[in-house]
Amino acid sequence: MLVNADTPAPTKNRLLAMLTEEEYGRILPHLGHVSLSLGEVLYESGARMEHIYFPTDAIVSLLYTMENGSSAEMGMAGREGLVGVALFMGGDTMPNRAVVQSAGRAVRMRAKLLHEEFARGGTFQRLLLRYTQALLTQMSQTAVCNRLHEIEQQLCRWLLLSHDRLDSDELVMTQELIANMLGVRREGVTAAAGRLQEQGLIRYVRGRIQILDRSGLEAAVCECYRVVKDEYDRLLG
Amino acid sequence: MLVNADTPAPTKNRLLAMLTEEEYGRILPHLGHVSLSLGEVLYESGARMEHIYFPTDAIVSLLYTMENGSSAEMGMAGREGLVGVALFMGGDTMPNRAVVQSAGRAVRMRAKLLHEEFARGGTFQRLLLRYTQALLTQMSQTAVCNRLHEIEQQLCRWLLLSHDRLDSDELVMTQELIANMLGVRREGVTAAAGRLQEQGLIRYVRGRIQILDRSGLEAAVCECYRVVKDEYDRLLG
DNA sequence: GGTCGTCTGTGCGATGCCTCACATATGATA
DNA sequence: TATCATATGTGAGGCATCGCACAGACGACC
Repeated sequence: MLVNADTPAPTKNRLLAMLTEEEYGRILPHLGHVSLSLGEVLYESGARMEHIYFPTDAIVSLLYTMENGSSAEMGMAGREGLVGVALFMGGDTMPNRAVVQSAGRAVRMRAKLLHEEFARGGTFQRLLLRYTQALLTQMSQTAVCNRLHEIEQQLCRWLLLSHDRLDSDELVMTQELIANMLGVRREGVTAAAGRLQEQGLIRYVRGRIQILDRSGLEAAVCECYRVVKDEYDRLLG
Repeated sequence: MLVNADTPAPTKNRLLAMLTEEEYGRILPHLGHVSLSLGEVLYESGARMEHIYFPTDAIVSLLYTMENGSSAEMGMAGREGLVGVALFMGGDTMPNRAVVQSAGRAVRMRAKLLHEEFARGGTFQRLLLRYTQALLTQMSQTAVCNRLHEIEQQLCRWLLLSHDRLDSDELVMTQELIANMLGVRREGVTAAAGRLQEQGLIRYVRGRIQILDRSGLEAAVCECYRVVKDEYDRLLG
């Protein structure tokens, strides 16, 4: 993690952008800019968290890793949200890891200051809680989707959720890593991605996936994507 | 739903029991006792909620029903928690249903009063947020479990989670309903339950399941049960 | 006690994903 | 340009679960 990255762009984090001027002004001096690289771990399962992270163009996955080493993603957070809900929800830790899924930047804030600001109970608290509710929906819908839908649909969901959190149409991500996120075999992703490519929806080469036809993906995805997207828009729009 | 059920037992809801005397005294006059019957729907997906429910011996499942009619449970709440987190998280509604999975009692509180009490920010707020974090873990672990584990293990998890929320060793629940909760076929539950019965862990006849060997079930379940249980204990113990 | 609805058991073929093994393609680096 | 690590493609066989169809079994109610 590169701290105080050289060009601290204007805050593109959507949550921070919704704060009142007064609140934003109060916390701004305490925000540290960091650069997050692919695969970097922000939190280990059960580890005490020092900072809450507000990504600006990075994407972070929340993953659970089983005792036998297999893993699955339960949610992701990007510029629309934050990483570290446990810090204001009161538990301080969570039984999962936060791993950078797409390299980029974030701003972060010390736990102590977060507590103080949260306790004031203004827009800041309100936004954080609404975001947490959105995350709750994302996780619960992931549960349903994992149970009832096929890899190809889930891959579409995952691509769309990631695309929503990026400015670019290109995702830097190997099929192996996507497989770890979805909790399936790499070959399963290869097959599903191959079918999507045949349909002209995406194109990929060695760790780079291009979204060619977004509306086509939206037509191929299961309803789970829409449910989550709508809930984010409703709660944080 | 039977309102003001005749024998309003002393509060066995664990969350309410953890309030300070002052707080409990303040909200007590506003708690309504209700009797919930099997299959009753407390909230429809997306519907505005009037009350928050604190079960005392009922169990309520949070279910998502797909457009095609299939369904899956994303979490359950009993005497250790509450139903209606959206009321204090700020979203007011959620895209899932709350269905009574085991008949029993609950106390409930009007949304307006809940907001007032939550805004005071004392133990009440703290407990509600910690509970929500526990629920978050339950849902995310359900996502992982749905992805990576087999029906038999998931049935064990479901039986143990239910048993934890009951005083009795008997669950009143047909295999058909369990299948809807787990999001699998009824035959799949029949097969898994048959194997558990062969091992002497449970016994069932026509909609009644007896837990015979709880520690045996705990040995057969996947790690997901323990993760969720430990997190509930840590956050609300 | 008989009838009927509901709950549970079982069999069969189809399917989606898995495990394992290996072939091929790409891009970075020497 | 040659080499090599890494990413992707493919195939064979197995297993869990699905969908469907129907048989048996229990218990409530006439």
